[in-house]
Amino acid sequence: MTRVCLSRLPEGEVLLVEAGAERVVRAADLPALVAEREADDAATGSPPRWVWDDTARWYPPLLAAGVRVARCHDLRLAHHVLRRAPAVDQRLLEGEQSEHWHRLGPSRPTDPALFEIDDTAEHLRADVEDARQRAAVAASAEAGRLGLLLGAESAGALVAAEMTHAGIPWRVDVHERLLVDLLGPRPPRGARPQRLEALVAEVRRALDAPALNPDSRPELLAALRRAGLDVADTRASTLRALDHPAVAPLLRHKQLAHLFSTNGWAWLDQWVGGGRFRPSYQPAGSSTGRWSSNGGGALSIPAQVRPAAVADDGWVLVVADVAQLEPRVLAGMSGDRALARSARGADLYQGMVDDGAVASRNDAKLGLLGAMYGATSGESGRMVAGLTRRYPDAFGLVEDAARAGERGQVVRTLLGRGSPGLGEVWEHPDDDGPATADTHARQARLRRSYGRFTRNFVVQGTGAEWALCWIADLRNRLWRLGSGRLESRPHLVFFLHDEVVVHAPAELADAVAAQAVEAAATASALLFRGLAVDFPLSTSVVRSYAEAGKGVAPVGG
DNA sequence: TCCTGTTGCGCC
DNA sequence: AAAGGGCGCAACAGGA
Repeated sequence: MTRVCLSRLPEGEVLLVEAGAERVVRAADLPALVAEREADDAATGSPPRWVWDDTARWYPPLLAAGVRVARCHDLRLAHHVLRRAPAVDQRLLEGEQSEHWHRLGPSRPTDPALFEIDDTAEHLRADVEDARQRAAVAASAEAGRLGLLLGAESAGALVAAEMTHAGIPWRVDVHERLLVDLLGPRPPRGARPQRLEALVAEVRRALDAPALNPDSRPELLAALRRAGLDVADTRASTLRALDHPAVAPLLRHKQLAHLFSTNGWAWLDQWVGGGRFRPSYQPAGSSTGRWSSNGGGALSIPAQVRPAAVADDGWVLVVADVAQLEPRVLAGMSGDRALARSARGADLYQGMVDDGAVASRNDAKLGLLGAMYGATSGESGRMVAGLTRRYPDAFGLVEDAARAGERGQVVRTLLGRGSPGLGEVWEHPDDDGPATADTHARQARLRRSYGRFTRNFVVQGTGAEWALCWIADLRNRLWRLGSGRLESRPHLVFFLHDEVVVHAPAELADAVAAQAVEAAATASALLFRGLAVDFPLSTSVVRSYAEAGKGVAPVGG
């Protein structure tokens, strides 16, 4: 397959390297050039792979010009994966400019114009780094899996840029009505909304504390104690256990104050424009490979505001999520046939009950989550012991990962992503002073804690890989369902760990849902070739995101 | 006054 | 009933 390496040159020029041939074009001419190649080569079924330092820097201008690319290779993401991959000979990543690649961080979603013009990191040679990376992968004993991981990672970066570009359809009027209903009219800057002010008054009365500011934890704690309530903190869960007239207004105030500050009018002003909510995603932003988000709070779109996510007229939202993604991934990666059998069907936990492994669905859930998170005590810890005999391969895999972590070793996902090391703390437990019982105890705690992390890393990380393969394949399937530019075809507008939202013309809703299911099967086959594991999707076709899931309609207007 | 750490809540 | 993994965000607290 053709690879075209793109590098930024000074003075707004771009260097293209293809099969060793160099060519310089103006950056402004790039969209047309890319569009032409994509169109020409689509006919032959093999569009080029665009190789660039950072998808978040190259792709948005192309999208803005109406150009979509089929595939890319994100050198920055790939470099970071390879740097930590246990199967890679690190010497192969060293060479000209490699120090810069080591240091390359995610591009901030700030104004790109702020980048210094002649910073070396601005003008790295993509073709040079690409050659190193390909050599490193080729020389690895896990070349196939690493290649798949890098491809999926890069496709994910394309999805992230496209989702920010398209945005989640967001009705400001619906959101504002919701805010006014719950909080009262928008207050002047720095002031509390009416409804919050009323609740504060109610709390003050109930606690007989006329000057209390409930937003101050120390003040609130003191007031609660003066009222004879013996509490250690001011958490909602703590307050809920109390029997006192101040509790109800206090909890209501907490809830509404949170809504006001995180998804209130200020949030709308900052993040919603032109009828779209455009959060910024950071692929592989967490060490397990899961995405993070650094603007808009895309990892947490509270149920309370989901009624405002409404499809355009004549369009729908197709919401698809995987039930029990991580237990299924564990079954696949461990090759545990018993767990894979329990995973047949829509409810893995129920499958475990039906197979006679546990007495109740809740026991199944407790046991599996306990195994994946490292619960040691309580009901969950006890369930783990029994299930280990029933599912030795699956439970053995996470157990091995935990042991490795406790020894200070790194672990890897199915496709070869390595965990970050325990690092400094492990090497240098304390100051140079003598080891005391205290430092030993701290060391032991640290070891167990890192073991819980590595235990979870292998499953969460492989789950992220499955999800990447899923959305990468779905992205292409959606593209083929429509015609014209990205926004006029069914397209992804949201992705979070095990869930996607597709904005689609209403008449294509069923086709989109079917493609989501097909893509899930493709992802499973890619990752768990040997052992087919079911990844059933629950899909719903809705006008508003709030209607998705359990079929519960939003309350109110 | 700025900056960092903690708290508490939201999501998976 | 509680505990175990990963995140982001806003506000407060407290030190510099």
